[in-house]
Amino acid sequence: MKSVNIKELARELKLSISTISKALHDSHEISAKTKKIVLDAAAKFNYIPHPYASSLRGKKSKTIGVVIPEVADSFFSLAINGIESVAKEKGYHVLIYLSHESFENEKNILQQFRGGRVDGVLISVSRETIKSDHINDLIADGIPLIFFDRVCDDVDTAKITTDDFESGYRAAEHLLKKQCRRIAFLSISYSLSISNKRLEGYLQAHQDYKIPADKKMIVYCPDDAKKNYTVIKKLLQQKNRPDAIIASVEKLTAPVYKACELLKLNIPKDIKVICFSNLVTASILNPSLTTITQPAFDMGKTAAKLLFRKLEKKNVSLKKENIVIPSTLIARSSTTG
Amino acid sequence: MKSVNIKELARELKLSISTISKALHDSHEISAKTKKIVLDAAAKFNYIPHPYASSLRGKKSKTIGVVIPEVADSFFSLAINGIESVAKEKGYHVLIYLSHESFENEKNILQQFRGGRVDGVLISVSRETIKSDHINDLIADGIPLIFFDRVCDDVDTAKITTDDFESGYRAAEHLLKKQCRRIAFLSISYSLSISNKRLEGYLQAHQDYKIPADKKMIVYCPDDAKKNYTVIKKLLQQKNRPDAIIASVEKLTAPVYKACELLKLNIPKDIKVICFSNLVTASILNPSLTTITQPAFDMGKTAAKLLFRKLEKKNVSLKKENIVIPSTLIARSSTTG
DNA sequence: AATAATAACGAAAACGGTTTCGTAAATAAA
DNA sequence: TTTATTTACGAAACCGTTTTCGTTATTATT
Repeated sequence: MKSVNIKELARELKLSISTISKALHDSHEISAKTKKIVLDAAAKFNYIPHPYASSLRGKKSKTIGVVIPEVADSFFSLAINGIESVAKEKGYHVLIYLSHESFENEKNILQQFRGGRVDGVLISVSRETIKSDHINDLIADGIPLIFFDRVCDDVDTAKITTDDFESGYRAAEHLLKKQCRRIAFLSISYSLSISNKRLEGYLQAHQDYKIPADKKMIVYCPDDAKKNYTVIKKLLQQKNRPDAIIASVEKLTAPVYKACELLKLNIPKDIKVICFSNLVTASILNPSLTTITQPAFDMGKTAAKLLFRKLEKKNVSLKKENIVIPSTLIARSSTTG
Repeated sequence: MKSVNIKELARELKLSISTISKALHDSHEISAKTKKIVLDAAAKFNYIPHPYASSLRGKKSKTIGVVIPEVADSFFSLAINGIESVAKEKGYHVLIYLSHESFENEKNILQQFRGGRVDGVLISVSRETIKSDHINDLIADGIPLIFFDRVCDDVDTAKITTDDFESGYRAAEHLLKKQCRRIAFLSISYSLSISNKRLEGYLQAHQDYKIPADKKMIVYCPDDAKKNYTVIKKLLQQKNRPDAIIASVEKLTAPVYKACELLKLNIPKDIKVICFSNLVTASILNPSLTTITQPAFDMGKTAAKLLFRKLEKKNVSLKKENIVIPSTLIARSSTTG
């Protein structure tokens, strides 16, 4: 049956609109008898309050915005799962936006948020994001915003990250201990927090193990599968080719494996491989893949929980919140032997 | 700078609210000079119309709802990409909801939509969905709804699917031609449209090739990774174990490979495997995986395009729309030899 | 019995826009 | 010149709620 609005419900019951509204909100101003009448009728006539009318009046949208670079990626889809689990519990709705790794897109999306469409924002910034004015503007408008995974260090708000430096360190250490001496590091950005921290860990490990790090081993991979394939092929064809690869994001796994296959490089005999990845198929790859696995679901969940704590209590401050959830290195065949 | 609302903008310019609104909508009632003044001031003071105020008045939310069983799945995340690409172009916003394969969840989500939160809905139903009253109720409320991939046959609205019957047929045929005689079919539901059509294709192929299909080869897999692993293990341990497996969804790939590994069954020598899957890692699995690859992005995009056509023109009917986009079988090592 | 307090409801304002309608001034038609 | 039309704007209604405030009828207090 067609659902009804409050005015029609009021007319039906010969009560005022305000009485209906109050009864439905269990106001003490309304008698128990009237409340029952209203509740029953609301169910019978399938009354569903118009969410935007309530939002307009109440200045709350019960909606959060989630901005991520892409969705076809295990990390982000698991993070969405974590976010959704909390949102559902709290009765919030989730608007999802993809920046497609473009700063311009990201800026436009955040600009939209300034109109009141969302009560709060969870964001993992694009690889192009260097400036953070668009983010600060939003925060200045009073919209709580929390970073997860990919953060802007210069923005003073809560950040949920994983231990990127340590992960980069552990990845390099793992390979150095296996006598790798020319470890390539595949980065996706010169500016991105996660890329840089993972790289710093990689460099620190080299320093601690007194192995010089060759700058030629640090290569940038664009946001294009084919180009990445070419870049990686070129890397592996040079005379002093690497004896190991650390891929800093999941997307690079396939091109690395493909390039090795093409060049008849055996993993792990000729070259060892570690990827930052949440792929469920990591363990059934050929060979099975050593990964740094991030706590994707937990990061999403934690970020969402913190956001809702802020939304529920005005006096919560996000300024100094900085939660780090560790990743784990799972050693498999791609670095064994 | 803090963004401003229309009232403040009007006060600032000493113009009426209606003049501002009309100027911003390029109404012919407003002179060019005034329009310029308003446009400039709107930019200067960073005026962003409150989306819910406009929605309330205009009876349009510029938002669509997308309901899927899960997001951590290549098919659905690619479909979201397709949907988002169109939504972005049309200036629409996308609310995403996960049913987690639960009918109860799905019902609650759709019930919420009846209040006016979204202008239209794209849905891929849960594996539990048998009844479709919740969907018909929503449509009866005037909310356009389009199915993609997983449909309810008895609901009279547009459906974007892939050629499930033919895909099931081709998968079975591919294996039958390789002399497989006991082909297991892993299903995730007795009621789901995609499962049944794929199964029917599988059965038809057996009939056409005059190979009897053993009912014991058709096994149900629940929505739980560990249980699936157990089910598959048991399947492979029975005395007349299958010599091939068709997994009807991506999620079953890992448990199949793991079970084979545990039981020392060589793929493809001892057992051949085909999965319905959009995994980018299919080609680098051990061994590389023969897949039925669905046009996930296109399906999402097509569904979204059709929905927007309906939203833009009232006289479009969704009743008889039935678009089928074919899948492709990509033969790889898991069925070779 | 007169007054104060309380209970239970309705009228109306408010949220921030869009749109209909009315109106004064400027221009066109007679 | 008088009337009709057009131009350019403002007032107010409206979208569907929530909430403040006022009002009556009832109950409690003195």
